[in-house]
Amino acid sequence: MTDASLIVPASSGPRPAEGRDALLAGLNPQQLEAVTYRGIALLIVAGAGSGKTSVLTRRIALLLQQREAWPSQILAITFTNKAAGEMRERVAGLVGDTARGMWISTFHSACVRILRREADQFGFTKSFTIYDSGDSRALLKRLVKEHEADAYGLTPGAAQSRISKLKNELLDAEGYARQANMSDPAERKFADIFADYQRALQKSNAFDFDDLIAQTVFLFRAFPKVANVYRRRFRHILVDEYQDTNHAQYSLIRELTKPIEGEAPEPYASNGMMIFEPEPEASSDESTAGASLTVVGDSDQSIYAFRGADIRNITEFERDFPGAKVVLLEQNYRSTQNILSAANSVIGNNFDRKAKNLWSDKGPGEKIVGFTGYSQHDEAQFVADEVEQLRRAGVAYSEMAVFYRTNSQSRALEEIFIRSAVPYKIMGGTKFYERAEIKDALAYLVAVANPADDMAVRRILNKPRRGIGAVTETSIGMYAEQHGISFRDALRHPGELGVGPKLQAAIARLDSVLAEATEVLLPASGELPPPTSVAEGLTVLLNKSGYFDALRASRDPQDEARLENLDEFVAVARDFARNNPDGTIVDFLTEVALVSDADDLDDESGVVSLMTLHTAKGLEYDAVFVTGVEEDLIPHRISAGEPGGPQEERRLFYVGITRARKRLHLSLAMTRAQFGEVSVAMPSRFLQEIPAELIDWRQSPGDVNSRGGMQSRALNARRSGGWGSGGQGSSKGGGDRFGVQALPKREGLKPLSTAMDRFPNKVTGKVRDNGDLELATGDRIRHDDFGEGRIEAVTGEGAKRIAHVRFDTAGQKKLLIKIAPIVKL
DNA sequence: CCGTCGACTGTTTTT
DNA sequence: CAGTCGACGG
Repeated sequence: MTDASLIVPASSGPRPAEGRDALLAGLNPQQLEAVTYRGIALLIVAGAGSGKTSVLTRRIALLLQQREAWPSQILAITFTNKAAGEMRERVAGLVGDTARGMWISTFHSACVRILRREADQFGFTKSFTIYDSGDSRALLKRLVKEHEADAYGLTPGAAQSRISKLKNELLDAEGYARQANMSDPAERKFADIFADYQRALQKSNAFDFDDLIAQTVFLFRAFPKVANVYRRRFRHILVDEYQDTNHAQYSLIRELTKPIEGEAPEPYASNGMMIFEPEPEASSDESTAGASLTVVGDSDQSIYAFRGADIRNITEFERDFPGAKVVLLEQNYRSTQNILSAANSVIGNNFDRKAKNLWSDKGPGEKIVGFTGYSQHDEAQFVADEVEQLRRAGVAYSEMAVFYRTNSQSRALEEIFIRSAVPYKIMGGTKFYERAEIKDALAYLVAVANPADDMAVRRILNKPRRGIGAVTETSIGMYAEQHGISFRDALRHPGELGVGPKLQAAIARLDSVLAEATEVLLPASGELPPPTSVAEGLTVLLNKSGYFDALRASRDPQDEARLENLDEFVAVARDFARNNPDGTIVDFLTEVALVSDADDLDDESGVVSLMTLHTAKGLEYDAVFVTGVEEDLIPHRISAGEPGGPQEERRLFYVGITRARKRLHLSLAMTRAQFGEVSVAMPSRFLQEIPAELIDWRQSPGDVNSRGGMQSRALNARRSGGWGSGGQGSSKGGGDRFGVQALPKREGLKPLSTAMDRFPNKVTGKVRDNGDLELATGDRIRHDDFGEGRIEAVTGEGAKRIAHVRFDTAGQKKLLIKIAPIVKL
């Protein structure tokens, strides 16, 4: 938050020499070199689990501790805010308070800081809004409609992704128009929309996600003086996860590491804000050289090409930065050899990679466990059972994680976990800040903080319902345009809009609520409001606008949840005040705009983590379950056609495998229901890339289909119901791998795999309710799927009472009494 | 202007 | 299958 220009390395700290030894203790030779090498550019190729975070933090700590750099001269870029927080903590742990004043943040946060400082230089104000992808889509939707571009097959989504790609390549609207084929009407439409989109952003004093990076680069290029201020300030730049940087991010780093030409330092540049401070031993030749750059990455873990990450940034690093030093970290300190061997042989199938061989001295460890379920529910039950077994063997829930390729796969897992009373937490999924009510609340705040933001004002115009519809919205917009004022300001003149008296009153009321909140959040007196004002202002807005009342009056059961979410949001604002004593509403909005899923996974001890493979990057667990290891899922169907797609999918799988410390489970299902239809799934090609002797199949794909038995009734019905006789499911010559003939009773099948197709497909909806069925130790029950069993214990309270049951054939299970399909015998 | 109904349409990963 | 979108009638 602050420049910390007054913070001086603690003089009472350890003596440099002994501190140095402590910092370097326990490093292997390569790590040692990565920490101590000094030069203009350093690439640390860090295989999975090779201790790169440790290397990076020690490198920073050493710079500080040896007085080679002041905290404020260090810029460290991480992939997520969480990683940034962790790194800051670890550096602080090594060198104490000295760590304050460093910039450790994501690309996006760092750019926001720069842009806010420099906003006035190029037509924005410090309180600009950050549009998330939902906001951009909404804006584009309006523009596409205005341009009637859907006739050219241009959807808002398509336009959005094209614009995003262009921005990641640093092409702006004019640049695009210049090189586009303007004789193609569709192209021209798109170019117009792009230009309008950009104009609308500017008018609203807003940046979208991609702008944050691209505009910073443009700023540096257009104003070398501004760039020089930051070049002079940041003498040591470190970038984590370099393999996932895109072209814009790469260019930003290039800009920042350029040498400073001519021109004396201007300590008070940039609107009088002190941007850098005198160097400890200011030597003038040093101050003109480019900053030293350290990047850490692993091209085998590049999984964001779809979002513009350019793997060449890392593969061509040595060419980009001549004289760069490369250090390879190949010893893995995380996983057992079996897990590593599997990972190595999988990733070895990617052809254009630099060979690298991770090794471990932890010994072979457990074999990888494989399981093939009949359905996704069957698979989920396997995961839940296995989790319980590990728990009983002493593995903490928080040390277990379940990964999947797509978010939608979490449903089946979630459902089974609830039934089995396995505590879990889903990282990601529908994000808190994407919920409509939260976005509404945010729009209210934005309308106050950045009144130029038309989108925000339009959003809240009729929320809650106050009778202001499309027609009135247009009138207001027209009035604003005619008078050259913002949409927000147009609300101040309800009488002149040519709308009825009822509407005038409604508009006036909204205007006065906004005005009142403005007085709380940004007092006209100009005095700095207390940080608690954010929560206060929010409460004012939600109460006086009638938003809360409308939700309370509603009889839609979902609205109760919305109220709770808003309460939580107010609590977030209060927390913010506590954690950021100098925080303003703009700071609050920034923080909210830039938090991601991966950020709030504060290792809530005691629960199993569920997440996508992408979210899993950078994390590690004792036990890992990679689920849905099927063709069309991983590798995902959509990636098949894209160049480099399958290879990226392989890397994704590799990332999943290498998260595991001690135990790895790979599972799949033979049938999977998607969009209400059951389809046949094939084992992923990646499974065959793992040496067979490393996997202990509890139930292999072969077991499942060669027995011919047990296929889902739904599937069967579908087949006989004229699905076409086409060659589905027989690609490997096995003809009827799913047995067309007579179907089998379920005797002889393992209890686990019985009748999973009878599980409801919905998490919500038809939840069984046993009311307050009383069960006591010793009671016998019958479960729809597991058969008969004996209650061994009952724990928990009320709706969360859990029965611990030993089934006669299915073994030990925990069941949530309220919803388990059980009857007392 | 609001609410409902029916049709439609996506369905990969995210700062 | 779900969630969104557009059309329509009150």
